[in-house]
Amino acid sequence: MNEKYFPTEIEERQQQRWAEAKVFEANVDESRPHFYCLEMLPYPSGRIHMGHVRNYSIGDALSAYKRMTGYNVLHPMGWDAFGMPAENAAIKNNSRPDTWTFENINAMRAQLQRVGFSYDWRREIASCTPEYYRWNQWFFIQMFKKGLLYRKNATVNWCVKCNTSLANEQAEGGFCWRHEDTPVELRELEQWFIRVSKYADQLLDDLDTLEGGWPERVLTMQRNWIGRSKGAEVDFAIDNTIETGCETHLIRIFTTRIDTIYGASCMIVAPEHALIDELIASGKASDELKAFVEKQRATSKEDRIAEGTEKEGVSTGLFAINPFNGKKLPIWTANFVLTGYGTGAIMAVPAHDERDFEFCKKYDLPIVRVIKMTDSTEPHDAPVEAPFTAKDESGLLINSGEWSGKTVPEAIATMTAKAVEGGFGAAQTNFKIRDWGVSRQRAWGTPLPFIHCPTCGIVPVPEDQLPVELPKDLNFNTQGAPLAEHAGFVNVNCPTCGNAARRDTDTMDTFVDSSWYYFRYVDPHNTELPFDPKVAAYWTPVDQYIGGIEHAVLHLIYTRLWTKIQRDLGLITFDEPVKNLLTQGMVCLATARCEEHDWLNPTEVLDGKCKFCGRDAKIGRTEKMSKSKKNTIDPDEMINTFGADTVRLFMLFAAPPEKDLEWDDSAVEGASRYLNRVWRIVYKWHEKVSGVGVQVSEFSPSESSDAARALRRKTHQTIQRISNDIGQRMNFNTGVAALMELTNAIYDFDKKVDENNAGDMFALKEALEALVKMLAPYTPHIAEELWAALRGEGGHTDFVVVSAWPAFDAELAKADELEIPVQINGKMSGRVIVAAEIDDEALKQAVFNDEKIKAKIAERQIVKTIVVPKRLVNIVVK
RNA sequence: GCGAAAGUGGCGGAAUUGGCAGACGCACCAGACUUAGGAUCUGGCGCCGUGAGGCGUGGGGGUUCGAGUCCCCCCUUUCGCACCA
Repeated sequence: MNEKYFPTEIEERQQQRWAEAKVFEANVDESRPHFYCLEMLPYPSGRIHMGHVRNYSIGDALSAYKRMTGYNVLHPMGWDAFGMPAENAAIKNNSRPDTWTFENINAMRAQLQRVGFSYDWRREIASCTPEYYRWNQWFFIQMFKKGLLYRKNATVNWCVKCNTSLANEQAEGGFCWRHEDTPVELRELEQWFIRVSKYADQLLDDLDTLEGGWPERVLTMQRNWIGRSKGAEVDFAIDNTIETGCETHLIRIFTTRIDTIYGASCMIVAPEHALIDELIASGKASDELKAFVEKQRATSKEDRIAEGTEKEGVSTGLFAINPFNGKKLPIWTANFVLTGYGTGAIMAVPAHDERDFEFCKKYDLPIVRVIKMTDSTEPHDAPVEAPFTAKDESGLLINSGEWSGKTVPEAIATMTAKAVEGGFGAAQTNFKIRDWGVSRQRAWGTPLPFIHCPTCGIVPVPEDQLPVELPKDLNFNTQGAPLAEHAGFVNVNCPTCGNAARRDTDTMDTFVDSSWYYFRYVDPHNTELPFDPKVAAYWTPVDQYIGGIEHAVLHLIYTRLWTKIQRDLGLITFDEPVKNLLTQGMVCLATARCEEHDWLNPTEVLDGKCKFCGRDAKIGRTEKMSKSKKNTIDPDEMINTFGADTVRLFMLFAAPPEKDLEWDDSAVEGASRYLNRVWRIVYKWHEKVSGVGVQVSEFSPSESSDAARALRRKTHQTIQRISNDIGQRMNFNTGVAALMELTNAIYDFDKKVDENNAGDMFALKEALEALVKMLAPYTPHIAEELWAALRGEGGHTDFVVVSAWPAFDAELAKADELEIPVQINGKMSGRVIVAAEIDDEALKQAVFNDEKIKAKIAERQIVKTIVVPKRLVNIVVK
């Protein structure tokens, strides 16, 4: 063992030892409990960043702890390797996306290996390889056969920068998810869709089974996104279609509040509604209406409903008949009623809906109260000051004919039944979530395995011809889709009739790749199926998934969907892929900016000045490290300076995993200082304790010195604490604090130790070994090195990273005396020292015998005494 | 606007069930060792006060023998949703 700690040297050595001994390779072993620890796979952008290091340090610490506590741990890594940047790089460098991608993968793999993560690299996958993406194609064919995949003409979100269509989820708020400054355009295209609607109920309902294992806010975001609303569709007859020459005689609305139908003041249809088209075509539309509709149609959905936009509308001149009370209601069109949700038409009930209230007030439409609060004594015709919208038992129907007096839920049920009976309505559930548009007009993605035949229509590529490989010689310097312009790819004979046909030239959304990648890890070289169901049954579902909150909706909803599809294909038997989800916080740093040179990297700021021009660098707020603001720290540089162990230790110590973490150079130095401190004390003792071959049982605590007993107590208390911190709570930061305390205790003991006392030496050996073992999840390299030293030089056959976690002995952890705080009237008034095994009565006696306490109570009258066993005494006095 | 989470020393954070607030670390201060230290070691370090003592977990109220923790009101920050009928 070297006297000095040289991190990079030992890190290289230990990484090599682990690789040679294949210590992180995991195989199915029915005799052992298994644990699947998964971290979100990175996009191979070229270099790993601190966010990756944090994410993977958390997963690695958990994996190591699980391994050491007896689990067979699956801990794999791979690459989300399809996507636009590779195509852009290919254009820029006039090369190929696969070249760029694999260079990046190689560089990033080397970086990850340098951090020393315990991955089973045999299982590595890259989604851009035909071995992987053929199974995307296989899934699509199965889904096509089951009717889960279909084509339709649809208005899609189009990003001009990506030059492709986007899924609904990728165009939230009207902007491209990759280009936040680029509004999406709407284009009409024929596209492939996955029938999410068939799973919408399950996707929502199964979220309940994830309670406790997933962060509540992720569940909320998903519930929001799926957006189920149960209600009814109701047909209103149109009264005066004859005069206007319209063909349509019914207007169908969607409502969640059929119980308020007696309070409807008007009908409102979206400006895109077919009725409007018809009315305009008939020539009976007013100029005002035509102008309004034209204006609205030229306005995007986002702008129409943007914050602060006032509700606007125009009457169509048509009237509808309320099927419940025969009332004639004017039909309007308005900006806030949207096409694409429900039926694109509503009944407006101003007394019981905020939006309708605002609208009807503005246009002087009648406001009739039809629900009152159960205990309200207000007259039924009192003016409505604000809409009453509660949908529960707190509401009773009024002014509603035969339904008056029913509670809201009763009325919803019975009035829906009435509509069904009368043939003018039905219960209906709507979802905000849409079918998943998976077609992309890009070239660096999985080709869709379908052939368009003029005779046979759409024909799936026969499974024995998979994969449909991407050509290597695509031309990316084109405005169109590169695949469509590659004749060798496009032209093909129809598998059914043999005539000339065309391949589908779209590729799949890359979220397909990440929807099932972790199933592939369990059986990554299978050539018959995506994975062997028997192997998957052993490893999956994932026990712990760790990644960023940014995937709360997109990736995590797609992968839940994919799991249900795989279940229905018979590959797996469970409903949810991930039992526990940890969303780790971001790695942040203050930004710095120069008037002249814009954003500055921390290495470009010297003494608060821009290093290029010497102007003051303006320090901005702390935010997520990002390339654009240059507030990044390069993991490689940090590893060069401090070693990987220090970087990992800092990341796990500085904040609990789910919170944001601010990079702090001084605190990193502190982590490094701590490891040096551990190194020094192990160095000092390693030779002497490696010779101590004594069994625990040979020392009864009573024979040991007080100092040895105290050290052993601290050792075992630490084992208990850290097992709970890592194993139960995943609070790695408090675990580090516990290890630092143990280290401090060892240093204290070091001052008092009697080298000739076997008990002392045993306690020291035990403490050092436990410390080194418990460091292994955090800082595996130094732990491994110190472990070897403690075991005696030359005996390098075992590995601390797969050794048994130190055993906890409750007897040894127990204190033999306690310091009990004493309160008088709830205020701290002193402490008494008592034996650990004291009962309440004896504790009380000890307190009342204490001179200080006696003096404080003095003449006062004791009302009562509260004894919290072995923790605290509170004396209440008058 | 709606919903969620959070607010604790100069800083990051700890306090697992209502029971010693500030563990552990960073920064800082003093000292030791040193040619030197940005190494290491020792000690100090919530605020006010010379002191005894008092105050203290965003603010205000409450429950309790006892509240950072539970309840009510308010403020601030962050995140998510935002005319979805």
